[in-house]
Parts: sequence; C-alpha cells; structure tokens
Amino acid sequence: MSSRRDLLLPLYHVLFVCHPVGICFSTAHSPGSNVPYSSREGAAIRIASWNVNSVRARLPLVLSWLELNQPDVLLLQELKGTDFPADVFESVGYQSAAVTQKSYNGVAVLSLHPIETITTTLAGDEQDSHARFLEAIIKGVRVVNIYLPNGNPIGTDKFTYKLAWMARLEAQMAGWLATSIPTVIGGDFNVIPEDIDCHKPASWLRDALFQPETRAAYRALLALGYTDAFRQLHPDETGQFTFWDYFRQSFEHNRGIRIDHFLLSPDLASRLESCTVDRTPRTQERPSDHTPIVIDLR
DNA sequence: ATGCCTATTGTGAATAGA
Repeated sequence: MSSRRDLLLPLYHVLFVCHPVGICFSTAHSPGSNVPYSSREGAAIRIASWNVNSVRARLPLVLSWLELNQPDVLLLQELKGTDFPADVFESVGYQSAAVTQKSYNGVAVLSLHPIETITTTLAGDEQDSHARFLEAIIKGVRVVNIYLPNGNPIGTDKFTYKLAWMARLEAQMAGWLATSIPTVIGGDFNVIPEDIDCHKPASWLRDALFQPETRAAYRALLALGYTDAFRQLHPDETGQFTFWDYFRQSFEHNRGIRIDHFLLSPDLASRLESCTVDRTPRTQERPSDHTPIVIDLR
C-alpha cells in the first residue's frame, strides 16, 4: 500500500505565512483523505494535545504521528514563530486555526471536522498579548487549547502572571459550566498537580510548576466540577509523565513530570473511554521535550 | 546542578523553557 508520508516529504519546507501577530485559519480541501478508524464512529471523538517546542522543528514528527494516530483533533502548543504550516496540515486532511507570535508561545488546533467558532483571547486582561489561548467548537464540543504560563522563577512578575492567568482561566471555566456546551480544556498546564506526578518531588519544591499556590489554583479548577481525564482512569498510576528535560538523560531514566492535561466538564467525563500518554515521539530523532497525551470520548 | 540541552532570532549571545 502506498504511503502518504512519501507524498509529504517534499512539502516539509513549505510554510504558510500568517499575519505577524495574528490568527491563521484554513479549511482543508479534502477533509475525507484521513478516514477515522471505524471503531470511532458516531459521537466518538479522539482528541490529542502536544507541546511541540517549535512546530517548524517538529513538523516531520507531527505529520508521521498524525498519520499513525489519526486523532479527530490535535492541540499544539509552543509553536515558536509567526509562520504556521497550515497548508501542510491541509494536505493531509486537517483544517486548522492558529494564534501565533514571534519567537515564543503560540497555539493551534488541527481538526478533521469543521472548526465552527473561534475565540483567541482569555478574558480578564486586555494588556495580555501572549499567544496562549484558543477556543473552538468542533462536533458540538467546546475544545479549548491552553499554553499556561511557566511562571519561573518564583518571586518574580512571571510567577504573578502565571497565577493571574490561572485565576482568569478559572473564571472562564466557571462560565462555560453554565452553558449547555460540553467542554474540554487541553494543553500544557505547566502544573504538577500532585507528588505522584513527578519522579522526585523534592527536586521541584522551588519550581513554579509545583508551588502550593499553583497546585491550589489547579485544584480550584477541579473543584468547579471538571475532571482530570488521566487521573480519572489511572488514579494511582506513577511514572506516567508528559515532559522530560533534554539534559541529564531525563527521559532514559524516566525522570519527568505530568504537566500536559485534559480537564473535562461533567457531561464529557462520563463519555471518557481512554486517556493515554504516547511516549513514542519522545524516543524519536530530534524530539520535543513533551510527548502527546490522547483522550477518546464515546 | 542556579542550566547539564534545545530553539528562536539573526549571524552574537541573549532569552526562554520547566
């Protein structure tokens, strides 16, 4: 059987130019070219999230991962540049929306299905120009992609910004629960929720991702009524990380942290079938320091 | 291990990441 990857290789260098500080939309010409697995018919939907640490540097890995896993929706974080290769994703059946900025941040949503509505800013701070938020409606589900601020080092305005961003997110998430639209928030939360979500808690004690305020703010999101998809299905499992430092052979020793999450509104939590971390891309050449997390909803 | 790598910008070395 012929490989679609062979067709794609010549396209790797092609980049779609977006507005410098803007938003980029595209519609796939042939949305049926990637046919979802027959086991995922009807209302079933597979959503994945992956901090790629530069979409340009990771394009080959993302394309091969898409071909193998065929998610209905893929959320990308840390695009790291104004150019977004929408045409390349279009050529493999994914329409997209991206919010980008120079050098840093950047989030995008790829979808096999129509992306119905879009919001690109998190309410609560008109001065905030970071490209960290993207809200879409896909197949009747509100799909929110976030790249939550890192916040290091603690004791600086970066940490203040992180906590303020989390408070704004909490307000937004409370509002979504008051609507009739099932909602999933996925992405790089930059939060280590509990001790079991890192290899060695002691080594993260002074880190913004593990501060008591950070963890309390994350628990406040759950207290609204949202469910951490991974923990719902794997309440006591250790060693399931989504990020490993590039240095000190962190991945080889599985010294990582679980910071990429999916939070589900109650109506989606009851539809959750699986939530897995796919470590394969982290084993490949020139990987991101994060690896994808995938949920299947009935 | 307070940056051991990686990436962007831009063509040096600084900044950011987590």
